[in-house]
Amino acid sequence: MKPFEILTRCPDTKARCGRLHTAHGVIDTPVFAPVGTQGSVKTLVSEDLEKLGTQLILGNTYHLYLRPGVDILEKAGGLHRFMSWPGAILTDSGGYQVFSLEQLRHISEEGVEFRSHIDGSAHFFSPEKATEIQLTLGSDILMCFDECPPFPCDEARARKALEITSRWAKRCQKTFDQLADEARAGRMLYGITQGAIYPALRRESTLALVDLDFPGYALGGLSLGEPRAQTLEMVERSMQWLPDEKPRYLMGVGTPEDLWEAVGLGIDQFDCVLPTRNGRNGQLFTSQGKLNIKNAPYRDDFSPPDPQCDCDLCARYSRAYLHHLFRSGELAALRLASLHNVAF
RNA sequence: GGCCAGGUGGCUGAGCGGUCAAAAGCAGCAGACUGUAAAUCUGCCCGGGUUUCCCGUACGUAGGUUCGAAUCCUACCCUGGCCA
Repeated sequence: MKPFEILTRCPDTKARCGRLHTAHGVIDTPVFAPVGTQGSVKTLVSEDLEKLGTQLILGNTYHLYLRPGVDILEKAGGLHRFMSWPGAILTDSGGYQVFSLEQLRHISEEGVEFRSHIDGSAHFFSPEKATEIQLTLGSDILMCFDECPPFPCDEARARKALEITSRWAKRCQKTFDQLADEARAGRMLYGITQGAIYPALRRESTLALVDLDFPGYALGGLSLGEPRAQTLEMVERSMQWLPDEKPRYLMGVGTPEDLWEAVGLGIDQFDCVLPTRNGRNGQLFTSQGKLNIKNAPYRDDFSPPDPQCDCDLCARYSRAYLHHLFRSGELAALRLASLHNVAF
């Protein structure tokens, strides 16, 4: 059976509904994966996610490698068992940390030298190592180790990043392919395209990766601060070069509006920290747009956070109550807001 | 009643002759957050204005010294401590 099947297509847009088969269940696409960097979707536990109908979560190679460490996760029997999560897991390779921990790393052809953000110790990530770690974690969808360049980024720099990402993709694939069929069963390694906001570079990157024939493709290096219209333009253009029958994953997106737009352009998969991070910071996604629950007007607003939402928060608690929990620093506020945003 | 210590912006609390509309924290009012070094960060926060600057008020009250006072002096009021 093919790991990805498309069931229906929208007659008016490029949107499609499909099914992605993994070793940990079937995922209905389009799918949004909440981010659980360190083996936890912040403030939530696995049973919360199950209850929300979450089918896929994201874990992070760099963070889990540093803490608790690959040895512990191996002893635990993998990340799924460690965190008691029966659903599918996608792991980011650490490529995003090449961007976010720019001050703490050095890139070479061989890989990336990181200085731990926890204790300053040195750690070398090669494409091979990033792939091996992801295999040990028991990831269902592995990501190639890539260089995610910052925004803004000039064309020369973007080209360099894209080229090294392509070379590393080959090495990741080789490492993955050397595994026994049994070990690979139900697992997939996705390629990640780069090219920043330069259409010609995105094309070049995409074609190079398509040539390697990955089971799925991610669009990387976007949503780093560039204007939203530009992000969507890159997505739209990328679609013409990606094989229609493979899943397409837009990394790091995004807001409810972004998801809506990108699905219409043909994206099948997303992940983003926004629902949980913004939730912890007091911003709710609602059918009426964003709502900063800490704002004064909600002090005596006893209506549900989003009247059109049926999540545990909205079904039972008022804006005034959540406002109060945030104002008084109660931890339940973080959890309820995260719960709502992921549900939304 | 006496002797000490002290009274600073909504609160706590620096400042102790000019560079002070007055540090810092809290509270308050907003904004941001996009493959998580984030329960974080940013801006505003005496009044008014033509708002990288100007004007007016202001460091318990009332006087005084000084070119200049939140800062020094006097009296008074209040708070805390000790002694009677």
